[in-house]
Amino acid sequence: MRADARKNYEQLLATAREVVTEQGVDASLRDIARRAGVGLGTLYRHFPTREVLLDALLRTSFDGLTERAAELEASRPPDEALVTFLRETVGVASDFRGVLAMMAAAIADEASTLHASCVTMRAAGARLLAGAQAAGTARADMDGADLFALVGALAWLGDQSAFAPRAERHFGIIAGAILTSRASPLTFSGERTGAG
Amino acid sequence: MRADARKNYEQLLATAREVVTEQGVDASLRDIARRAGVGLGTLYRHFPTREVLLDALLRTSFDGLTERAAELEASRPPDEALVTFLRETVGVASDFRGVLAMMAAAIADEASTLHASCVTMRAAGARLLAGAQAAGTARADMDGADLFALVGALAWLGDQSAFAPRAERHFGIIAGAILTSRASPLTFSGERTGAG
DNA sequence: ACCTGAACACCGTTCAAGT
DNA sequence: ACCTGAACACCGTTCAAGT
Repeated sequence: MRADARKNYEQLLATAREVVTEQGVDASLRDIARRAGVGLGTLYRHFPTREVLLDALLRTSFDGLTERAAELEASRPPDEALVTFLRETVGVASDFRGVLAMMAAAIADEASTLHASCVTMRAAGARLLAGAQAAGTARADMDGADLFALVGALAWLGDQSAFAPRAERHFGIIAGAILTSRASPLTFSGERTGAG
Repeated sequence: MRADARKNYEQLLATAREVVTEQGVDASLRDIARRAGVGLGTLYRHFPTREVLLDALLRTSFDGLTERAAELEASRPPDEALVTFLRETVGVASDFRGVLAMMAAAIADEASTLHASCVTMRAAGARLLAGAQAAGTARADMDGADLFALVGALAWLGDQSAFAPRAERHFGIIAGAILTSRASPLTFSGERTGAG
């Protein structure tokens, strides 16, 4: 890539991160190009679709989550690893309002640029879920796709300002529905009630 | 209202119901006016904001839900009444893609035209929830606002075509999180396992 | 009283013209 | 190779002009 092209690419990515953080995944591409100080055509040259741009923004975060899943699997009890991964995934999603709706569309569309990231995320979750299921601490009648959907639901709740103040409660309710234990997943740091 | 005005109003409402059912709450107002065969200004005269139009579309459904809540309360065990109400509320919401995001915004905004409908729906749910809580079959640490949020989450899941095929599963998972019984809320018709 | 559609300021997307 | 911005077909919203 030519030096000027690379500079534009990076400037666009940095600006897009700002704007999408502020306005969500439906942010105006014109606005991003404007604030990056490049022509609109330049944005389209580097990022031919909105998915490509989003994918560039998300890739680092999602690679990080996959590593994190491996760490958690090695270092924590299966149920705690699962819930912690779930919480951190929702946290990453909350950086870009509306991103899970885009990912939900991409996971059923192999042609989408975001497809790979979706599959990776789902696989990491599925692995931790299977671990907890093997240990008998997660419901047996769920799979990675269900987990993915529940991440979407939690991200949606966090996106609505009326619900965001209760995000932690709602996380507890839904995480609790995944685990077979009646222990609150909010109290994972220290005292733990026995699984039933 | 003048006869021609009334005719336009009703034509707009009927067309809006069609278009919003097809395209969701962000449907083009221009398209609605066009398909209704009236000028765009006429749409704005009768429905000065998108909320006013949505409210007109939803009012009947929500009035019906409130009556339904009273019926269920009188005729079913509290937990079953709650879950059935939940299911039917999600069903109504699923007629208009994205409507719960709009209602989530409206419930925190007393100036919104949709505010009253939101409060009504939340109150009906809260009443059924309180009944189930009094009977010991719903978690005590939830309120109407949580229920409202969970309806939103379920509606969002139903709006995503990738998740919609599992809507019934996800309903079961979340409804199960509300109830204190471990019985599946999917098997309410007939055999019921005892509440724990 | 009510209706209409042009006008304005935005979008996403494409592409001819420039360097 | 790469960049630019005009051009096109859309929006939501307002409002002067008509009946």
